Amino acid sequence: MALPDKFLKPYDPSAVEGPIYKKWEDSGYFNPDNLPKQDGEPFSIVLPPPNVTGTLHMGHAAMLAVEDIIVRFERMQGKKVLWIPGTDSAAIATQSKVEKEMEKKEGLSRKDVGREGLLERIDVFVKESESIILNQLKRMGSSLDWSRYAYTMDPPRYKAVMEAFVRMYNAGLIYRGNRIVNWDPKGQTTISDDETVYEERDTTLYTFKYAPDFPIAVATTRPETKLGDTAVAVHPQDARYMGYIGQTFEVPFAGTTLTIAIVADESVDPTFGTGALGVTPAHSQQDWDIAQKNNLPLVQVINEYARMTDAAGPAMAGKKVLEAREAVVEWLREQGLLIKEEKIKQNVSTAERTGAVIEPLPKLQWWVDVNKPIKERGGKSLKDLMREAVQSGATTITPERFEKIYFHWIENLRDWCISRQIWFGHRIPVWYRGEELKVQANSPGAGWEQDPDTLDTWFSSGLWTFSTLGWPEQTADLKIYHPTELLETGYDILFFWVARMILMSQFLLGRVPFKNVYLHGLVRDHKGRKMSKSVGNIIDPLDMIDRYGADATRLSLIMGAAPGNDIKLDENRVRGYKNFSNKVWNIARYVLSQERAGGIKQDLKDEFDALARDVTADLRAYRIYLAGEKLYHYLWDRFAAQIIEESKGKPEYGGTLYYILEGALKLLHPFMPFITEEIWSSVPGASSNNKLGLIMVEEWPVR
RNA sequence: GGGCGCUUAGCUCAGUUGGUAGAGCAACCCGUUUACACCGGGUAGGUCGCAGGUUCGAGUCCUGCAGCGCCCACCA
Repeated sequence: MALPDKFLKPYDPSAVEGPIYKKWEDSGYFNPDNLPKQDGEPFSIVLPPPNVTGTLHMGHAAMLAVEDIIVRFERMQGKKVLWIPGTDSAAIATQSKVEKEMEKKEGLSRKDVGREGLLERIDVFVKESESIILNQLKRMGSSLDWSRYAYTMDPPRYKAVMEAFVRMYNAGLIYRGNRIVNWDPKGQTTISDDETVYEERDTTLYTFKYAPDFPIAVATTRPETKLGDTAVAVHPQDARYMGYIGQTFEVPFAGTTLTIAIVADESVDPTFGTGALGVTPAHSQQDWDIAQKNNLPLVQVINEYARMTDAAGPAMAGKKVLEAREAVVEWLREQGLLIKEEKIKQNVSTAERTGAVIEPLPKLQWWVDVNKPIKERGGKSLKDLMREAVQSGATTITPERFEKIYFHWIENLRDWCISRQIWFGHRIPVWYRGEELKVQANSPGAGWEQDPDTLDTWFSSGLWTFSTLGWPEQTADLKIYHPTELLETGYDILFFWVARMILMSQFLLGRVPFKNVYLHGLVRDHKGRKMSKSVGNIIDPLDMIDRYGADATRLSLIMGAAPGNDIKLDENRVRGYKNFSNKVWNIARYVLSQERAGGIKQDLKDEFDALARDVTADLRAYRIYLAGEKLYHYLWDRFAAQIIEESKGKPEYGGTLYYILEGALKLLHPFMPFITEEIWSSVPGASSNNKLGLIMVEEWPVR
C-alpha cells in the first residue's frame, strides 16, 4: 500500500485546516437545503450571536466547540441540520466602546458629532469587528450556514423588532410610565434590573433627627437624599410612634425647608434601627411605593448627572452627590442632630457595563408588563407563559438545577424597563405630535416626532430564534425549523437572554423557542479566575489554534467539562490534546500502510460497535464530555496500544483495522473535524454517500 | 436574609440508574528491536470534607455540620 507522503511527517494542523474549511464551505453542506439526504427530520439551533464589540474569547470557543459537536453529530445522523450564524449589535456596549475610542483618539464627545455622526462611526467599527469575528468562527471549524447569516440590526431583524413592539403595545403589554428607574450616571441611560450588579461596600449609617423638636429619629446611608424626604414611615402597630401618625411637621434642614408627614406602613420593620424610615420618594424604589400608597409628594433632589437639583435648596444645588452628603452630615453635626454614626457593610447597586453607582430616579420610560393577564393567551401573564414553558416540559434545561434558578428569577421579576437613552440600537417605534401618540414602525407623516430612545438590546435578542428564520413573514424556514431543537449558551445569560427568548416566543408565536437548553460553564484561568485584560490572564483561542490546532483546542474545552460547571483552562491541557491529534494521525498512518485483507473479527467488531452505541447514547443525552473521553481512551489505550500491537505481522487483521479506523474517524469527526476529514480523504476504498467524499456528511456508524 | 453548587491522587477534574476507587498533567525509574519521543513500559500517590443514617453493599441515596464559590433579594 502506497502511503501518502503527508503521513511521513507529524500532523500539522496549520497546513490543513484552512483548505479543509474551504472544502466544507464550497460543498454547500452547511446549508441543509443542499444535504445529500433531504428527507431527514429537521434539527435547528441558533448561534448565540457574539457582540460586535471585539473579538472572540475562550468562552466563545467553548460554546462553538459544544455546538459544532452536536451539529455535526446530528448531521451525520442524517438530519436536516441548520445552524444559524449571527452577530449582536450589543447597543450599550458598542456605543460606549466607540465613544471611548473617539474621545481618546479625536477628543470628541457624542454631542460634538451628533446622532448621525456617531451612528456612522459605529457602523464603520461594526463592519471591522464583524469581519474579525466571522473569521474566528470559521477558524474554530464551526459548520454554520453562512447563507442565513443575520445581524440584529439588519433590515429583516429591524422589521421583526418593530413588529414585536407594536404587537406587544397593542396587547397592552408595553406601556409608558413614570417610575423609579435604575439610572446609570456614567452611561447616561436607564438600565434594567438585570443589568445591575450588587457590590458590597463599606459605608456609614447615620442616625439623626430632622430638627431638635422632631419626635422621631431615622437612619440613612445617604444623608444627601434626605433633602428630598416628604415623610417618615412607621409600623402602624408601633406603640412608640402611633400617636404621631397623621401629623405633619415643617422643619428647616440644611438650607432648605422640609415638609414631613408621619405615615403608617406595614413594610416598615419596627425592630430595625430606630423603627422609623425617612421616606425619599424620588430616590428609592421602596420609598416610591410607600409614597404611592400614601399620596405623598415627590421631590427630586438629584439629577441625571448625579448632582443636586435646585429643589435641594440654594446651599446644595449643583453639588455632586458625595459633596452634598458631606455637607449635610456637617450641618447635622453642627446642629447637634446627629445621634449616631456606625460603619456598616452595604450592597450598592452598580451598572454592570460602566461600573457606576446606580442612581434611582423617577423617569418617564417604556416598560413591559410581566403581570398583566393576556386575552390572546387565555388570561395568562408573561410571567405565567415563561413559567409554563419549563414547567410543562416543553423546554428542558440542562443541568436541571438551573430550572429552579429560573423559576426563582420569575418569582422576583418586576416590569422590564426597555427604553434606553442611547443612540445606537432599535429606535422605539412611537411617534408624538403634541399630546397625540402613535405606535407604528414608520412616521405617520409631517409634524410627527419619533421617540428619541432606543430599545434594550435584549429586546431584539429575545426574538432571535424566529427573527433569524424570517418572522414576521410566514416563511418555509419558520415552519420547518421553529421551535429550534437546542439552545446552547453560558449560564451567565440565563435571565438576560434565555428567559427573554421564552417570553417573546411564548407571546408572539404561542410556543416555546427551543426544546432544550444546554448551559455551559465559564472558562477561567488555571487558578479559577475570570480571564480579563487587567489581570493579563487571557488565553486567546486563535493563539491556541495557531499553536496546537483547532481540534486540540476544541477538545481542551469540552473534555471533563460537565454542563454548568466552569472550566479551568491552562495551555498544558491544550498541548495534551495536540498529542492526541498526533496519536490519531499515527494510528491512521499505520493502518493505511496495511492491506485491507481478511474478514472482520467478530469479537473486535462487537467491542467497537458497543463503544459506538455508548458514544451515541451519550451524545444524544448531551453528555459530550463523557463521549469524548470514551473515544479518547478507546483509541489510545485499546486500539493503538493493544489491538494494533497484537495485529503486527498478522495480515489477516487488515480488514478489522480498517473497519475500526473508519468507524472511529466517523465517531471522532464531531469532536475533531479537521484531522478526521484530512485522514478520511486518504482512506482508500472508503464508501461514500456524497460525490466529494466528505466525512462531514457520512453516515453515523450506528442508528 | 433566601436559594443553589462544589469539597475524590501534588494540580485540574471524571465517575451517567448504589455493586471491589479513575484519567490528564506533574513526579520517579526504565526504554530510541520500523505507526507515533507530540512515543512506549513501569513505579509511587486517595480513611472520595466531617459526623450520623438507609442498605447485603454508599464517592454515588437521606439528615446535620464545616469550608469555599455562585445566584437572587427595596431592610432604611
